[in-house]
Amino acid sequence: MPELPEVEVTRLGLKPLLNLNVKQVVIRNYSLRWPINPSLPKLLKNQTLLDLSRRGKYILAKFTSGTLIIHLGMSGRFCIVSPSEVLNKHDHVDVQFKENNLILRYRDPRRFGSILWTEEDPYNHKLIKNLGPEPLNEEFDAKYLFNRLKNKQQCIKNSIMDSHVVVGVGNIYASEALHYAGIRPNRISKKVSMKEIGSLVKSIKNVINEAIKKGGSTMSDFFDVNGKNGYFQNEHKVYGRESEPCFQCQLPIIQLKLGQRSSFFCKKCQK
DNA sequence: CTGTAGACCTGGAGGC
DNA sequence: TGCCTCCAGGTCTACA
Repeated sequence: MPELPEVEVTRLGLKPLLNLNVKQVVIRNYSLRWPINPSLPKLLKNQTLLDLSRRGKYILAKFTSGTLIIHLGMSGRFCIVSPSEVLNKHDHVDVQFKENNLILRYRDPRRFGSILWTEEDPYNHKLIKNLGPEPLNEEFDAKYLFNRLKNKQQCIKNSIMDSHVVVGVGNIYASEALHYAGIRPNRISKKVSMKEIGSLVKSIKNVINEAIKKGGSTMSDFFDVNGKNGYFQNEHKVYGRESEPCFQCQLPIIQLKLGQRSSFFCKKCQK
């Protein structure tokens, strides 16, 4: 489900919970990508939610004595609900707050997501510390990406989806950014010119910024914490549009598999 | 070191 | 209806 824009939309939606205190935590299923710490209900009780930040596709929820490192995987989502809300089969975790009795509810049918507790600096956590730069930061520029890719034999789409190269670019936005930049997804990374890399960096920043503004992409099951869907799927130029006409040149969009993932491009507009 | 297939899961869509 | 196959927003781990 979620690439960087969807995670950011989720994070922003959780902000009303800042500075509230945890009344109780209920865990119905501990087996996510990694098992949830069995002591989490005890650990979180009475703690205050002090900060919500994001690193790549991870949400970092800082509490009084530690941090939850949260990843939504493919199908994870949060919603803020009242105690009377009917439970879904895949509602695995509830965090209820004292001040308003509202529940932060985590649902994840495929359970590829994770909710990890750490009392150390989360930026030193093994899942976080080796991540590449944020795509919206200045340090992610043409020079950086060109240097990073100049010896890479793998195709450009797989390279920009590698979180050690740059975080947050998933399968949708990789295809979209490459289309805007006019680069075919199966080009060998080291053969992409400096000029093209410059255009790609701009495209990645633009597509991610625009997607955040539109509330993310709702393919089937992404909704923000209030249950509202995103609109960016309506702006997709190539993703999911196999054999439909390219908006630029009318030729049918081509689909191919790269690294076991579907990729979409226009053979006329992308070289 | 680099690159790729497999693994982890459930549910929805489409074919028969 | 039911059963089967394929596909889906991610990414760690093992292996060549």
